[in-house]
Amino acid sequence: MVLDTTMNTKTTIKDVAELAGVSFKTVSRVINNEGSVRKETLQKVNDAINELHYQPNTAARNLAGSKSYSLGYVYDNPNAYYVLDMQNGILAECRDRGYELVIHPCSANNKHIVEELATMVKRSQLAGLIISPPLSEMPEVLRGLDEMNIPFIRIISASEVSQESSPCVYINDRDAAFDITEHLIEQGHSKIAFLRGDESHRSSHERKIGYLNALKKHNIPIIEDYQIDGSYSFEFGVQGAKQLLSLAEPPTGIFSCNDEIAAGALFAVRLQGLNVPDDMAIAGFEDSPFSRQTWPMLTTAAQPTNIIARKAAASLIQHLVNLRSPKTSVDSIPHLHFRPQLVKRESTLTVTSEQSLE
Amino acid sequence: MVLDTTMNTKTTIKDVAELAGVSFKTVSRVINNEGSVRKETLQKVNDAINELHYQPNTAARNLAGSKSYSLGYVYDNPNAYYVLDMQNGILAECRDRGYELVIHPCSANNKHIVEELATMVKRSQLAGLIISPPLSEMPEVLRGLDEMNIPFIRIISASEVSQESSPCVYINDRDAAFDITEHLIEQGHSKIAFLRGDESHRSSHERKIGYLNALKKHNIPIIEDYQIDGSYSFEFGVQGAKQLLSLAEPPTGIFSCNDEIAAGALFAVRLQGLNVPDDMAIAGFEDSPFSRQTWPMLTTAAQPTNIIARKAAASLIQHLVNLRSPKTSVDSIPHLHFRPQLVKRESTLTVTSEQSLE
DNA sequence: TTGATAAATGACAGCGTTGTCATTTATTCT
DNA sequence: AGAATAAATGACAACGCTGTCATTTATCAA
Repeated sequence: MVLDTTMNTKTTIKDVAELAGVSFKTVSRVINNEGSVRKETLQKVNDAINELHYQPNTAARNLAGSKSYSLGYVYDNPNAYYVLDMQNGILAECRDRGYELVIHPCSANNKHIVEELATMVKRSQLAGLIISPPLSEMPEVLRGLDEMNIPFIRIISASEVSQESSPCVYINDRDAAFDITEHLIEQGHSKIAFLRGDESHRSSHERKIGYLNALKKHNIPIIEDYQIDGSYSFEFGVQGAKQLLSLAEPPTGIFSCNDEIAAGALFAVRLQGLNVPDDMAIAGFEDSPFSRQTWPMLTTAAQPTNIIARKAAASLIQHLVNLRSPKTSVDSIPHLHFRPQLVKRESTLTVTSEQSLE
Repeated sequence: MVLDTTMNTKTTIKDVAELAGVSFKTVSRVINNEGSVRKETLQKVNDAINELHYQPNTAARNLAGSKSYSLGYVYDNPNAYYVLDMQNGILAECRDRGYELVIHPCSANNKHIVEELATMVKRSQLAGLIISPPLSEMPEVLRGLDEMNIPFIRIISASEVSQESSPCVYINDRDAAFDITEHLIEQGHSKIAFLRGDESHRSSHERKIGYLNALKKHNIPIIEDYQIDGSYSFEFGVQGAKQLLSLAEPPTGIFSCNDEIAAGALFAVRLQGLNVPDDMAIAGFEDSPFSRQTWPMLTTAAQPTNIIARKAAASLIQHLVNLRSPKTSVDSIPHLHFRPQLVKRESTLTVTSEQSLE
């Protein structure tokens, strides 16, 4: 074993103070941007910090202060890409703001989920939680956390701000689904099917409403057989598409609740020797890598998950700050909206309409 | 806002002590399994802990003790499935052992990566790191961490234990690749191509060696044109397969370095109207969801990533314990091996040989 | 210049736990 | 039973930092 290198020796706030020739409290002021430090002193302290490669100890900060610099991300893994995008977005914000992140995968089926979360919050002294669907859409979770006074922000699927008292990031799945469906209609389709994801996810509900709204707007009859409930999986896409193709009058377009379903549907359709999009147009949702790993590539709706996550984290942090300073009034609960954007690709664009591809 | 519920009030070790009628040090002994506590006392303390839903505060534990209950997971990997599997495995072990996990995605290209890691370790007072490829295979990372005396365990691709001084989990990609290639040979193929992943990943190198070894063993001529270097991506699979098909004498089997490449290759091959596996057999590696989301499904090699991750975490924790107690001799550095298992699926099984599918 | 006020800095307790060592209590041996 | 030893328990400092409050230093008006 090699002995201490400069970087390894644990340098504390006191070491910095000594080198800078000030009290360690002054160093603390600098670290926390508290002000009340002369420019000259600030300079000395920062120099010392840099020279010693000083890093404030998060554990000590959480322990000593009334604040906490740790957030938690809670999810019930619907999809690896989504979770990782969320996680990376949150982490990016955390790094910028000097926060730590504790990851907590868990099961929505767990009866004692609220208790589980409370335990985690206490163990790790979390300042607040970021919760993604479907957990974020479970009333008991919302209620439980509220009762225990644990701050949190939720990402949920909703077309408009509801009367929620807690901070939320709203994803307007409904209108985005409307856009996709309308796009299919504009491509000349009127027999459009809908493959729905897990009903435990509000998104699947919202997307269905958007689909129906578009049909209604264009006076297209709504056919029950064209609407199949399933889950957010490739397998369901395969099976759903087969079912649709076996109808007496099959649809000419399929709007799948996400890209994984769409990929499955695409597969099944092509397996039957049909051409996409000419015989059957297929659209997904999410703009996940799946949508680019099919041929033809999938028309879909892009949710900037990474950015959403980042903003959610930023918003939560802001909310936490507000909670601490009572001057800010109650109504400053942060709300954010995102509307996924239509991404047109070959899976829905017939040759004649190709010019509409930007 | 609702006022405190039982669970929310911050209960400390002292509250437990008071309720149990002992000193808080005794409670600490119970929490840490230090022994030297009478059964009767133990009972009282445990009752109190349960009654109060007490959770030891990790920050305080890290701060006060010479130990730390936080690990770090460091990765730079484009594969969401892999990363999430790793993460979940590590988290599972952490939960069992009362550890916290700090996630740290980072870029292998970053010149100052070692410094970055050191910063994180100090900030979060990490006890040790778990590092997955390709970072785990970069000598400078290894050296840097060693110099700074930061304990870590690496997951690396290697066919045998090298003279590494640091703890490792070895993934025997070479022999698994041998198995896959031999399987293709047994299916009657002799013109077998190899689509290689990123060269910055040792796995792609190892898998290639396994491929070559199998050819050699069966006295099959090695053809340069059949070996194409690329990256672990769907796109490369498509492009690589096209290139192979354009050869004067195309192969009849393709071993792709991972499932994503294989999925791309499969796509390209089928697009040409060829039949898989009859015209072209295709195998992947990893047993990722990709391998089950193609038709036909992909023959592949299954790495139990989740389990590997869990064992790696367990092993690191054990190593940390050993480091603390000097009685254990130096040679007890933990080493683990995994050999991915061949999974035969339809993408390589010709109809006549279908009986060999277990 | 002087006193009054504001800004900058420092001294010190305390956060919830572990580590060390002293003290009390139980157990064993003669 | 009494001394000797081992086991169980407690008192208290310390970890690295923040919060509070006291003290010093600079700034300004008269």
